[in-house]
Amino acid sequence: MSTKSSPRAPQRPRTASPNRRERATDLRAAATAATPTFKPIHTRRTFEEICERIREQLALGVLKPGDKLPAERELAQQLGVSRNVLREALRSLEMAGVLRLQKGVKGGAFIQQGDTRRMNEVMRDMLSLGTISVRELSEARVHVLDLVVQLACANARRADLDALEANIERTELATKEGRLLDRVECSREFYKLLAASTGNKVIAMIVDSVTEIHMRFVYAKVASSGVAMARLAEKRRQFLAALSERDVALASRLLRSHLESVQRMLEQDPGAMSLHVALADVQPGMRR
Amino acid sequence: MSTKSSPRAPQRPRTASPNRRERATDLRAAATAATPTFKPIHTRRTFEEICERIREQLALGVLKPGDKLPAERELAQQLGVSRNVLREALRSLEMAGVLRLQKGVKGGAFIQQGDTRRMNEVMRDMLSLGTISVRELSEARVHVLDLVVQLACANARRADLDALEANIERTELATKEGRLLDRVECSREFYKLLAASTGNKVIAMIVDSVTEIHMRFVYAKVASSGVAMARLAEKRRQFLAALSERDVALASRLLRSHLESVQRMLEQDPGAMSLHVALADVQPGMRR
DNA sequence: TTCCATTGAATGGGTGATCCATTTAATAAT
DNA sequence: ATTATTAAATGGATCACCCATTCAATGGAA
Repeated sequence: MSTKSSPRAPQRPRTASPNRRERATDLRAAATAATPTFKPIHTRRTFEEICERIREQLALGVLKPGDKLPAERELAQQLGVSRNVLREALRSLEMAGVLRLQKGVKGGAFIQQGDTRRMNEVMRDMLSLGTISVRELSEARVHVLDLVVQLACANARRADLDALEANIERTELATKEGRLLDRVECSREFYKLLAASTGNKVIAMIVDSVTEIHMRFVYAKVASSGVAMARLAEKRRQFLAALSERDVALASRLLRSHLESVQRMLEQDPGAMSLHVALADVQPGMRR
Repeated sequence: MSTKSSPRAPQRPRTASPNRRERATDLRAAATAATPTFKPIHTRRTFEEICERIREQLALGVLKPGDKLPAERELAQQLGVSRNVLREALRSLEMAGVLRLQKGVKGGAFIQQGDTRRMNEVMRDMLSLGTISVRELSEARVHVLDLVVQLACANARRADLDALEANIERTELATKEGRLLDRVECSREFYKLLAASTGNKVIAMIVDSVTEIHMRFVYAKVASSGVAMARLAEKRRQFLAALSERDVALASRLLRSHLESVQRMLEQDPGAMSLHVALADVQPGMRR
């Protein structure tokens, strides 16, 4: 990949022999050449260009989930970049949930079905960085869940209601056996099922992301203090009954009241409710 | 960084001299050593470990926006990894909006204030990958905007209303001068301002992300067919008046009716409304 | 003194060669 | 037929460079 002769790689014929630096930048040659007076504030870097090109192919429908990109060595050569910088791009896309990299012969970079959990990470980062506050997140959650109840009442199907019913049974069992943290896990799942019952994956994704963070706080609280929401399964059953009856007003009222009591639980002894404790590490079932 | 003596780097003393491979993996040594029977499905890779560690420092509050990480060469040495793999991690974090990499002496990796636009990219990818549909996105937008109206009526401050007023004036000007695409840009800004007036950045972030996608479709439609929503500024003024009066019912009704007419506009000649056209490339003001 | 050009070091951006570990298909041995 | 063995392809990681940009320090000119 250089004008200097490589000791091992066979000398590939080239129509022109641009130097290394020039080839590295010619991905963006046209763009920079078109701006004679003003140079861009922030020079476009190679890996950004690569990411964008792959995303472009995706948006264009040329690349679809399940497709495989050429092998790193080959794709790097096609793009005229080093393998290292190509890997930076692939890594970024992998973190974005767009690709999955798989080793071995018959391995490669495969376009994935979108990973909706990615939004969780966005929320987590925003919270870590102080861009959003816990208060804003809680408030948003209450409002969005209110919306979810409306949509769930309108759209929930039998299978959704059954799944919620099964979840409540697991919650009861965990309660009886005193597995408090498992019960938190059940709660997380409950909201996930509820969100799914709206039939709208965008809404569901949003709800899941705020719920995931919220549950970290609940988990941390329960783990540290051992408190437990009283009559949880019972309240859930009442709510599910209202949902089954498509009674938006009642379901909405029940959920809101429950959310408020949870909030009170979290806010007592506020010193213990550290952002850092809740976010610090991954908890069971909350991977990523 | 190797047991083989480097020709230039001074030989650093080591208590043990593990080979290169071992050092590369010892970040996760404890984890793998603790599972004698079952090996993990998906071996943890170095860059993932690095990303997680940095995020951990972030969640712990050890790293805050504005802080600078050690230089690549030094940090790589501290972590016992190669500079290349460290860069893969930094790249991923940069794409995630957590870091900003800056060249030159006094440059480095700086922790950023969170970039809320990141959620836009998530939405865009989900749409590209077919994980969510345009219908779901539109539906979610209607519902979420309904929520926004409620919150805006409750929380909008004078400055928010003034900003909306100024935006409407720009819209009028663009209309008079026939700058249709600029008017689309005004619309995008309008919803952004409206979302901000809720006073909740989580809600605002969500609204912005769905609006950004929606506006790509509007942009593509206007650019291709030259159609223009009639009496746009006028409708906006009516809405703003209702908002100023804190009249949730009226504001909500006005907005919903407007959204429906926009939807009708988009859906006429559905063949032209290609997902690919709308998502394919970056448009003015819609960077990222 | 003040101002501006020069220089040099630090830093991110990028390259190419090389090795390791994993996976899988082809092949050989049983 | 079944089971080891082998070989090739691929991602994972490293090393040693080089380039381009930035900025503080330096030093000479006004």
